[in-house]
Amino acid sequence: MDIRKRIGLNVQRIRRARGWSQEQFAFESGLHRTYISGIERGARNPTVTVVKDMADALGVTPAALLEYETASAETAE
Amino acid sequence: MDIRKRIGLNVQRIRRARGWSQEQFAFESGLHRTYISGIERGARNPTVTVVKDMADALGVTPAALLEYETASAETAE
DNA sequence: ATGTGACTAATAGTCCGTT
DNA sequence: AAACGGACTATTAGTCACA
Repeated sequence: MDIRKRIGLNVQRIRRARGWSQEQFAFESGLHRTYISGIERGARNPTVTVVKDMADALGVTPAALLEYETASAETAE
Repeated sequence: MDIRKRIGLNVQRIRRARGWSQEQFAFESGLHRTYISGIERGARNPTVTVVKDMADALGVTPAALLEYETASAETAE
């Protein structure tokens, strides 16, 4: 599991738990809508300041976005 | 506490716990010596893949490098 | 409401040094 | 052993038009 994909999954899971669309989350985090899209798909390799911005908007710690307990499947590493 | 400084402190603490110099750590992680220096000083804004590389070399999770429990002082946020 | 390719400005990351 | 600087290339940040 690539760390970019892991972050993408974590962001998407928490964003959906907030009931937000990517556009709403983009507004909350101050990032661009298409950039969020790229992150959730694991297509981007964000810097830690971007991780911090997203974590702040989602109300979680930056570390939480890097963790691997998606509760569900985490077979491959 | 800026997230870059937090990472720098975490990296430095764990690296020293391993008994490694910056040069040794640079070799182990495959990153450049001067770059490690900049990261530990909080002067750099690494990408998540670099965080992963450092975490792997140090034998910790990437999330561990972003956490704020340095056990000691963590007054300012 | 989201995925994607392409694009420019900024900066990540390397390599040469000196202190 | 480590901080720091300058210059350099590769890659990211951030945005857009469009599917």
